[in-house]
Amino acid sequence: MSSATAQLAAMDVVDVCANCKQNRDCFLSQRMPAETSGCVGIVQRRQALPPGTYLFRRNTPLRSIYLVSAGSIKTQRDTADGELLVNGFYLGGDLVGIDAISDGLHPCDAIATTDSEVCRIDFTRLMSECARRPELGSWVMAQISHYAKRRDDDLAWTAGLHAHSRVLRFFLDLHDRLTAQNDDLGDTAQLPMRKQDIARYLQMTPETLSRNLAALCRDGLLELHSDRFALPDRSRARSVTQI
Amino acid sequence: MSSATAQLAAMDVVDVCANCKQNRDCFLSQRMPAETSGCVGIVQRRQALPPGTYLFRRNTPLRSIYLVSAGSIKTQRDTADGELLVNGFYLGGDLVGIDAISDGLHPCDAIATTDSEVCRIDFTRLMSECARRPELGSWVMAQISHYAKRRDDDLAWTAGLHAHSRVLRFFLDLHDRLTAQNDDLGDTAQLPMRKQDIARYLQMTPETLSRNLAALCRDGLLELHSDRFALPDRSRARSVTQI
DNA sequence: CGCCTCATTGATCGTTGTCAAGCCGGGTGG
DNA sequence: CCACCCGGCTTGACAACGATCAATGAGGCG
Repeated sequence: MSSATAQLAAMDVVDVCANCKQNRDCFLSQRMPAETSGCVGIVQRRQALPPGTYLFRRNTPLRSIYLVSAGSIKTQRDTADGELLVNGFYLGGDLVGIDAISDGLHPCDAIATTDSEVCRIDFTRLMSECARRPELGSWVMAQISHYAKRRDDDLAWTAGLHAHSRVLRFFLDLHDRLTAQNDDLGDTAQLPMRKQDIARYLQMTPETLSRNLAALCRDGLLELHSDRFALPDRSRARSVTQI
Repeated sequence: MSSATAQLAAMDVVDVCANCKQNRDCFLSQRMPAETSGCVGIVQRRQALPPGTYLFRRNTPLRSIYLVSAGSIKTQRDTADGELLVNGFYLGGDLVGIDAISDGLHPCDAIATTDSEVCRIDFTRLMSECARRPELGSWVMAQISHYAKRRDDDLAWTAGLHAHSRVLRFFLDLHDRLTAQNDDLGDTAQLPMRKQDIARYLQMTPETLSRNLAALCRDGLLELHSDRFALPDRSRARSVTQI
């Protein structure tokens, strides 16, 4: 690579990150500030993904993890009875693929549910970077632990709640996460995934989801128009979900 | 500490580990082989815990993680509707407390469900040791990721299965884990926790668990006498749980 | 326009939760 | 030693939530 090309690459990185919605809270720009040129090889920034694009597939070796910068990624796997189960939705700022670290194989597919953008991080080089910089290593540890904790929390509030509350809770959580990444969100937000995926995430049939959505709209706790939604009465919604 | 006392401590560690059932696969003796004397301060080995003993409580700061060397530890928290939920059972070789790493607070109680034994690992010192030794750091990372993966797997096979299959699957899994840590297990094994805890783990009422246990015994898939159990027909059991 | 997938709505059935009563074993105190 | 109690466990009757089956509507795309 000529020095002119290297220079160009470094410029690209700066440019690409400057336009990124995440750049204020982005761990890449925070944790690797001075070494932008050195990170060109580790991080491939802001790949555009049309909906339906596979980021990786089940049972393939872990080569990269991904930081979502826009849109939404779902991870899915099979249940014991052969149905699809959506493991989680990853929004801006979330790290996709860390569930593969323990055995080096991705346990699930990762698929964009809407027009999305990710930064790809070479895992091997990230690990060697962690070996050199302990604070980066503990940051990755905290990320993985955070992922585990999120799974635990999901399971705890899913348990025992009826479908009605689970659905409402999903929308409250989604709204919180969307506003966290994009503070100038209006009163309505766009649903970045299909209802089928939500049903598979909440572990209920599409029929049950549909019925409960209708009920929530009737009760004035939720508004749904095509692919946009709003939560007119957040406080009442939270009391219903018992938080 | 006088050199005589240090010598004694080192002797104690060796002695205590030599008698441990885990010592062949123990990560402490494997990963910290040459530095036994240096590890005396980090690891407090083989504390005995009578049933009901709290290892730590919810919302307390993370000071130590624990490696189970005998018995069984349950972790529990509250569901959204205020009921108890058993998060998991930790048997010999399992690491308890890693779900607290992300925010430094234990999200759940950890309680011995039977006579147990743990090695206590000072978390701060473990982290600084990880900073010095990257391969230890990546080992801890893999442990956390493994924990996350196990949670994912739990959720995936819990999803969609009826109580009947979930119960059977629990006993298959339990038997596998018990034999893994103690290869000379007879044809029956001891249940290291109460049925109430199993019900709270499998997210069903004690009544449902009891009914399904009775059904499994009637079908010849499970044998239960007081606190011992056996799986007479593993292959049929596996086919029923669709593995 | 026809095809296809997703989404909705209705009718019915089954598993599980709920409420209630009774059983068993261990521990305590008279 | 026995009576008593208490928590854990079991069993039964019933109701309810959600799954299943089925039909229809809505939107995207060739």
